[in-house]
Amino acid sequence: MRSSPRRPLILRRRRLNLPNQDGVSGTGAPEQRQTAVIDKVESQKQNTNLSEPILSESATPEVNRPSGSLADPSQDANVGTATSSAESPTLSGVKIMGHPTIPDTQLVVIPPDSDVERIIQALTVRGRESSGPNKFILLTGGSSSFHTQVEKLGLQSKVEEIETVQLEATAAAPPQIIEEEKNAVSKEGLDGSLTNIHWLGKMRLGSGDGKADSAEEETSGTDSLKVEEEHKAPAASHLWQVGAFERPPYSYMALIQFAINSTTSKRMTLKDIYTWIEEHFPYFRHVAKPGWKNSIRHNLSLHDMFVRESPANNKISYWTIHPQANRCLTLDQVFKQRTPELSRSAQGIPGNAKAPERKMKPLLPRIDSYLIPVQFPVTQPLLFSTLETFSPDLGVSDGPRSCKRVKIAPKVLLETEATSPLAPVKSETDSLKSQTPLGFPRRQANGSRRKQQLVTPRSQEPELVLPDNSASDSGLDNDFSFLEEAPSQLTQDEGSSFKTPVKEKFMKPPASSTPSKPIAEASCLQPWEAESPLARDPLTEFSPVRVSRSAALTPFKDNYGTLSFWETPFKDLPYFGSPLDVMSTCSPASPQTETLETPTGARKRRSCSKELQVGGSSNRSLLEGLVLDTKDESLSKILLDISFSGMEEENSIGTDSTYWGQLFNELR
Amino acid sequence: MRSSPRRPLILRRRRLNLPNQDGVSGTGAPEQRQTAVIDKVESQKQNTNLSEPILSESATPEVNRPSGSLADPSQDANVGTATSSAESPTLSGVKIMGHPTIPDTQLVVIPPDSDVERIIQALTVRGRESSGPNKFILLTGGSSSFHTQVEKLGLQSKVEEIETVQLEATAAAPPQIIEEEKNAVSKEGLDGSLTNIHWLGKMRLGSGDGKADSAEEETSGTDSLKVEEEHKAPAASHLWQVGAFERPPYSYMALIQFAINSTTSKRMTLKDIYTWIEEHFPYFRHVAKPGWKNSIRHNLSLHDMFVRESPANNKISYWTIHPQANRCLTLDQVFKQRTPELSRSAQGIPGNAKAPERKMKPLLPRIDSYLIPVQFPVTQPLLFSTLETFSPDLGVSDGPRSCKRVKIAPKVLLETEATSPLAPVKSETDSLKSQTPLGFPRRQANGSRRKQQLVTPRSQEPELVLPDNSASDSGLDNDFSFLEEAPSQLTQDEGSSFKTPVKEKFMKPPASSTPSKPIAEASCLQPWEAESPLARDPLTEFSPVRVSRSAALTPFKDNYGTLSFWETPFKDLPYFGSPLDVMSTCSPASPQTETLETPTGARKRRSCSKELQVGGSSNRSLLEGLVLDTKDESLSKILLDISFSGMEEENSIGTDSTYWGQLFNELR
DNA sequence: CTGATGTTTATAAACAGCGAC
DNA sequence: GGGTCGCTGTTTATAAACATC
Ligand SMILES: [Mg+2]
Ligand SMILES: [Mg+2]
Repeated sequence: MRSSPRRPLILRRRRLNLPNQDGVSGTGAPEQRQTAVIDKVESQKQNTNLSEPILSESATPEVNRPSGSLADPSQDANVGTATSSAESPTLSGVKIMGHPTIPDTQLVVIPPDSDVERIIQALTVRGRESSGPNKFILLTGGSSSFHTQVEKLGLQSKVEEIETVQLEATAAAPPQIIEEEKNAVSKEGLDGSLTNIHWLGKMRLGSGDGKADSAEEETSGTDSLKVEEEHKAPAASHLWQVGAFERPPYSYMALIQFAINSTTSKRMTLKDIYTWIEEHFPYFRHVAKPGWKNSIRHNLSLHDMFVRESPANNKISYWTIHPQANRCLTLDQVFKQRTPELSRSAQGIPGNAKAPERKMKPLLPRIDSYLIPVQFPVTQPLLFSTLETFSPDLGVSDGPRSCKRVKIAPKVLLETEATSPLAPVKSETDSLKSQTPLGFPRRQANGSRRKQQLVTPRSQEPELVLPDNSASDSGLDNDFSFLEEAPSQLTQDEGSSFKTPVKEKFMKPPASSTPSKPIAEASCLQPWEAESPLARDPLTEFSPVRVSRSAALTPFKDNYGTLSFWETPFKDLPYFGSPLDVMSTCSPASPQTETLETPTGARKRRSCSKELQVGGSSNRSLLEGLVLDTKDESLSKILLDISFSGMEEENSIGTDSTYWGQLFNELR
Repeated sequence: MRSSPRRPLILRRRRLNLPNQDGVSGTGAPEQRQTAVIDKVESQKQNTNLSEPILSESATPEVNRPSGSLADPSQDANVGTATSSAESPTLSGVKIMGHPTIPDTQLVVIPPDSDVERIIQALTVRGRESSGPNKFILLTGGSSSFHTQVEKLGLQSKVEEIETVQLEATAAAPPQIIEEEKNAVSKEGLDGSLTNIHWLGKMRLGSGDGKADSAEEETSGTDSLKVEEEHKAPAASHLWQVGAFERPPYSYMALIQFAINSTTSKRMTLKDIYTWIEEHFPYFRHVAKPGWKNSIRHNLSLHDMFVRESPANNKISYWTIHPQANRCLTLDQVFKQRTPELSRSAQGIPGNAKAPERKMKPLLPRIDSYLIPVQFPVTQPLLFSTLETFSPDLGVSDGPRSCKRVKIAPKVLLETEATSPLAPVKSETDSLKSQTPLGFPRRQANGSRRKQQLVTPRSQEPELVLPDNSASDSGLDNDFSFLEEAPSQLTQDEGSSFKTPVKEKFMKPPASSTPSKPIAEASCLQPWEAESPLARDPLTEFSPVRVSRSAALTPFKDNYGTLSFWETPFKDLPYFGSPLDVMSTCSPASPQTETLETPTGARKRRSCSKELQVGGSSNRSLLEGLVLDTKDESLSKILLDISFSGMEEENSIGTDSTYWGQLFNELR
């Protein structure tokens, strides 16, 4: 089962389902299980030295407001109800305020030491009993104790036991047992936390050393194995840590960014990329098939964010990250040193406390569709220009450049019948978007799949649809569809003992159009497959998905909150490399135009992308949080994009703003 | 051997080597083998109604000229030597003129009925004996007889025999024999023609019917096989033709374009794409694994040229081709009806003349690096803006937009020591590009790999490097490196009988970083693999590469010239879908700006891309041709981009221009 | 709850160019 | 000096995981 491609499965995107739906349908097991996925405040701190508000507070608030098309009166009331500490005793100390733009949604700031599980319960009850807000965005300050506490909450009930089983029995525990565990518990709602459990602590579970040695000797053959280990230890402090031979939970794209961004020149040759990755992730040196280098090259070529350049007179060529796409992913951002409280949180683990364990925060997937704007009405428009606001130093004119107004967050269509409140102006076709005459308006949101914004048909509107400023979008509105209700789709599949009853995919030619793994029927083991013992660890063989479906091992033990950096392939800015570019060239304009795409102009100094700098600017912060939707009883992890410009002046904003300003400062 | 991914191998990109190097080194076998790859005049005829020259002839000729930095005096003489019918008897009727910009290069227009092989020989001799031009671009008018003749030339000498062997013995001929054939002949230079031999005539070679039947019955199992065949025959005129069950030589990307462009609305749902492809290529319905639909979806998502859109109130979503990337690939453009002269050209084939045989022109790969500009000094600049010149109707300002000067043709560094003659102005770093102090200036061209333009380091030049008009490039100059000499790297590998001596890749873990097929050692045959007999045809199993290396079956029999349309994934224009776009939005500019990226603005009417329209415009033509390089004795297939604006006025241009104008008109 | 649709990532592979032997 | 081989780079194919509807 190792021969097939195996995605790193960085972090699952699927929304988490609320476990305690007892109050609604009385499914028994009251209050039993709470899927509390903890999230980590992001709030990048780069370029914090520039502290002035880039945008004045004179921005038009109307742009940010949903133009009052709400049918729900509680929505508008939301905005003013802030700082109302919840009346529920469990909600004491919790700050709640309405989301400035999203209807039926409240922002819930949780104190660092509160009981997140109970808070979720209380919010769920509250959301059900009232016709008002039914979505709650949970977030907290930067204190990590909160996050670990939340994690513990999710783990304490049952998963911790499974974890113990895993820890002590390693491969001895048959998958059936684990499957029972999962089915007995909640068989859902946890797998969001289970994503990256395998990464780490595998070596320490007793199956480590012997296998590691054999892997070393066989995979790399006879060459330079032990020699390499010694003479190269630049950042090799974690080389001998536990879990170092596990496959890292990062994609090749992320690994390449780690490598390139580790240099000061922000460029690296292919060979150096190989070496860097091998040094920092011994998995690739010792257990991965040699094809991993092919994958590295493939990623370099495929993603436009990686740009090859050659210094002047050629010869060597360096790989760089396109500056507009560089999120400055670095390894130290995802390496998590085990702080005292963190190790305290991992108390269920009989861990040998030997040395700094190799903790890595799994990366969120590219979060463009998870990014939820929290835009206070005094600041810049909801949709801001990265270039203008945060990189005026580029010296690019970029005036009428790719000035497409793009949504920060994916589309949301509230189940309330009201016309989409987030499509304010200029939507002549949208405004009369009376639902399709079929059936009920239940959830006709167009797909919130991530990449494509789903262009409107535009064959009807003959004139400019995206005038870049007036209409926030042209029928494509903010997409929060992932916040909507989702029927819990992972029911118990207790019929089959070993794996989910995936039809019969054994002897028939594969019927589904997307192929699925045959669950590894010892299929024609290749030589290199037989010789990487780590890879053949039965615990490792499970893909997280399959684990979450059948065997619920790997609880949430070492999920120290996930670090969220964008990793984008950077495929949209006009740049070299396209056959189209080869054909199309701009007219002889003045030599001074020097648009953004000019490599020299765009990266006078290699730095991280503007969005990252945004995170460090004074009026904006990115932090992860949870969205609790009491309608569908789902709990989703999101990334919040909080912008706020009223802090410095302390003016014009109400108590909410003041409070949020404090929180904002706290988060930074 | 079927389980591994198998690329369609549309057409090989590698340059063809000149076979008759007898004159140089006297390798025996004089004049024995001529790899004459025929090329087909393209000259798209869309929008031919607009006949006025869009650009006036007032363009500055200096821009197009290499600024006279040539060290070779024969180069400048080239420009004036046109219409000089060659003195050689074999070159009678051949028009020869110097390339207007490329040094040491002559354009050779061959009459329709000339002997291409002899012309190549004569040109080779001429190129060797003189210090003058050593590169010859061969092209001809639109008459297809010429092309087929050239094809025949390539086949007549020896490949035709091999073809005969293949035809009569089918799979009986052991590969050794064919290998000997190839080795005895020229063991190189042919494989360029062999690329798509497998596609077609497989059924008619005697191994057809039985296998086809079994394939039908087994792959599709019991379902609806014969039923489907009858009730759906919309464009099914070629359904029962020979070769209809072979895998088409087109990539998924091309197939999707065929499908979408077949509709008048230029959009199609996924299911319709499936259906269209299945109907027009029964291979997918009957022999392909069901995973092919997964691949279709993958391609739709991966390539930015495919854009999903939903009409107004959602529900169904259509897939469209981004108008700027749509080359209007259609199936009828690649379907080749067997014309009388064409069938005459295929005389060597004992073909049953039954019905219209399923002839398909293999597509050239994306030809951005094959595009050779032939720019006459009176017309528009060498590098033109697609948007400006050919789509003023877009109404886009695009003034300082992505005005990066992009090379049309890849870089060429002539082996003459002179400073690169194609980097005329404004190259402060280039002008003193004294060769790297190592050794000789032999071929220090930076890699002409296709996609990336290899950004200059720009850390040294602090100021605008690509001023968009003055310097044609900044260190990256036109890349004709594929025209340079290439050591014939396919020598005889007669050591091993069956396959090239690829080290020992059998039991060791794969050593190379790019994996290679183990030549199909009956590896764990999957059920669906065993049941597609067509796919298991030994002739089909050979990838062209392996064929060209070891067994030289599949000669040039039915290569009716290749159709060259661009197929580009369209990855560079700013557009929806990127995480970057999600974050970055332009400032509140005027609603009128409506940049090019606006979907509605860009595609008021769905049509083909501008480049295609260019082909139909009066002053420009695309046609395939050959490049004969007598230095390295290579013969490469290229795509010429001939622009010419002096025709209507008949002014200012010398006899060359007049002649070329005639030719140009002839080509259109 | 399943299947169709869509998005990403992984992996294999073919192949081109080039430089080192 | 030519041939071979390995490294680098580009594309395409295929499998797969997973999300949404
Ligand atoms: Mg790239
Ligand atoms: Mg697409």
